[in-house]
Amino acid sequence: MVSEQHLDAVFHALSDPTRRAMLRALAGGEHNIGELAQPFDMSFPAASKHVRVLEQAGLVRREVRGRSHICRLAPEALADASGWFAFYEQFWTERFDALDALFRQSKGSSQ
Amino acid sequence: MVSEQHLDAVFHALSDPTRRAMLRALAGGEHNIGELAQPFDMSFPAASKHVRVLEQAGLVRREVRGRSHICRLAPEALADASGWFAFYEQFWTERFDALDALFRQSKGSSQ
DNA sequence: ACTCTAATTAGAGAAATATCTAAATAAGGC
DNA sequence: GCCTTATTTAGATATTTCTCTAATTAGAGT
Repeated sequence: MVSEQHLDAVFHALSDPTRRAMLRALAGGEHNIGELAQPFDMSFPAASKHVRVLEQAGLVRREVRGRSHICRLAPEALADASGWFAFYEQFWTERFDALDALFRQSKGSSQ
Repeated sequence: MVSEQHLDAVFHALSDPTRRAMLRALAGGEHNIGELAQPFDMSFPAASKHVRVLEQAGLVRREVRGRSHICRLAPEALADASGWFAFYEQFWTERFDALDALFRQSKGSSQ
């Protein structure tokens, strides 16, 4: 299920540059909250809340290991958001005209 | 140029279900503000402001024709947002393992 | 000019967001 | 037990967002 609410949360999470940078960091491997926070010129609690937003959107998973909270990229949520664009790809693909023809031909357009 | 600020605006615009529904309506062809607003149980000014958010994110273009403001999908901004995911596709593609091997091999990872 | 329609602007309020500092929790090491 | 490290929670504030109603602008038709 890719509920509207889930898309709300994922796109909202992605709308902040700090959070996108954190995802990029996690693409390189797991990090704890301190490591994720370190590059940013903001308080630790502020950064920690950004991580929570990512987690609640399903973009990041957290494993509590002792006193360290280790975060990993959760690509399914990213795939959901990416998948949302599939329907619109017809509008910027070179194959647009061909697809458009097929689209109109088949009449029953589903989304 | 796909500036961070532009991504902020686009993802924020996409984080609202009313706005996503408006884009879907525009995928079917041009509409004026009244037509875009009609399906939603909210005041006309509220809907009009959603259209403005889409416009300012570059997702929609407006042509003022007499007293009617005609909106069309502006797919470039959608393509920008969609393109942001390209880097992360390695994490949910079947080809992940193969790509991962290449990735580590080439050592100099960019982004 | 008057009136209808399409849309924006103004002004206001509620809710959510992003940030801070200070305090609390929790685990590890001595 | 005490200190240090990792993180959250609490409480406060400024900003932004979403929504409303009422008023305004602007164009079309008569």
